[in-house]
Amino acid sequence: MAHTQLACEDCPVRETAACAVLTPQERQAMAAAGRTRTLARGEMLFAAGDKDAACATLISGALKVSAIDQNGNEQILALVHPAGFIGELFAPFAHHDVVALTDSRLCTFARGAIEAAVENYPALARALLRRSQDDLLATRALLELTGHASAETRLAALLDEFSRSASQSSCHATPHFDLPLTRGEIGNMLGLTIETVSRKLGEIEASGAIRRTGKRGIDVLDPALLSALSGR
Amino acid sequence: MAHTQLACEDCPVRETAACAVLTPQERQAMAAAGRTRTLARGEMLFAAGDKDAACATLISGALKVSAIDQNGNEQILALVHPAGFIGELFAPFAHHDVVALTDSRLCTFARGAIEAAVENYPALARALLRRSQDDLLATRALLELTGHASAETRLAALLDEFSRSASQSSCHATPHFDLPLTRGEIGNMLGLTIETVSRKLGEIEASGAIRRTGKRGIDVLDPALLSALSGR
DNA sequence: CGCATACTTGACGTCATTCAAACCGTGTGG
DNA sequence: CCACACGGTTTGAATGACGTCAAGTATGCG
Repeated sequence: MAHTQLACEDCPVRETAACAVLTPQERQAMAAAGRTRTLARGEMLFAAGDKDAACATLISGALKVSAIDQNGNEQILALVHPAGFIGELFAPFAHHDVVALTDSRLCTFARGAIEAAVENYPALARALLRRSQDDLLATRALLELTGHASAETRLAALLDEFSRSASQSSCHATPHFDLPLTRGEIGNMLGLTIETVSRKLGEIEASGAIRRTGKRGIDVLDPALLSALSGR
Repeated sequence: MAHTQLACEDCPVRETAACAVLTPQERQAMAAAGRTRTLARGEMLFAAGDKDAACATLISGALKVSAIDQNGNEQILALVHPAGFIGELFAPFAHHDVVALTDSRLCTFARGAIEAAVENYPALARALLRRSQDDLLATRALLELTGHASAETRLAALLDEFSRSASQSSCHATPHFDLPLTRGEIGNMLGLTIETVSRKLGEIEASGAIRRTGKRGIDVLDPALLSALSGR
């Protein structure tokens, strides 16, 4: 874990994160209140139940938001991508765990600092509202998926989503990406077991839609077929 | 469908809805821009795909937010209770259907009016942010439930939730309430079929936790047992 | 009264889970 | 360099929970 001063000028998400709506002087004030922090894969930002957990904007890497049920099973509720905002603003304590899926860099703020900023900078409140609504849509999309769809459909939809978000800049013929999740994490996210994930992944590969390279690598050979499998 | 002028003075949710944070003059301006509307059970407020769908605060009754998948199956994503806010602020078109579960009254605003108010009244933006975060937590709670739990657990959790929200004021020994949802709607919400809902409801009744009276009536005979079945 | 809608109940089939064992890549120590 | 252990993964066979199909039963409404 490392802490350093903020350097917004060369922040890769300065155009897309919530703080993009701030004026230069407002942003400077925020920068003075925040700190960058790095998390190694598996490291936790905060745990369910933590009081006044910090808030953060993700700069690079990926995080998961997860809950642990009474049997000790993890359920992944959301993934956080760069420029995403993490933190429960009005709750006195965190409802969920937030853990790094890959080595990550983020820009953290004390709860008080964020709350003051939301009061003082209306544009920030609006930006966070927008982001919160987007999170809500993403969570509902996941709910829709896990509600009725078959194991194969769920998995295909997740792969489809990953391939889109991975290849947003470059549009190769065969987009290649690495799964940021283990089989177990995929299962926890989609409501399936490790074994089912492994099996269905094999079946999707056999269908010709993808090819697996190594443990985490995925080549999308037939995007249209993958979309069809995902029910769209 | 009926439209009338707003009368905030005797609005039952004036203390709890988002507009409670407005100053009297701000509220008056909002009241001038809004209209009350009644929806009969089954009537739709707006449909997925509608452009610039109106926003609204629910005054009384109950709504469902639902999506229809490519096979025509409905999936209920959220319930809206009085004082709840409905509307997707930043999306150009609605992502989901919103339908009245019971006869309902609400207070509607054109998209432009809400967007202007969010710009002009920072307190409103913060109030909606808070509400959006609450919606997010509720949706994640449902996701958690449908992810791993058995049919019986899901159903017990839903009944438990209904019994809590129904008896918040009066604390009877045997709280009685009416299900606002049909069997099919319960199934669509929990990712189960009508038949499974019916069967498991019978089993929960046989366990002694509840008694069914008529089609929709529920008596909670043993709240502790019901909580235990719901996994908490 | 007759029809429609919602609910219940039973028999059967299917898909995902469970349990179990083998497999693979990687790092560690002899 | 090899042996070995370990975490993540794959594969197989058996079980079981929920879905599907099909009848049959209330309840309400014109």
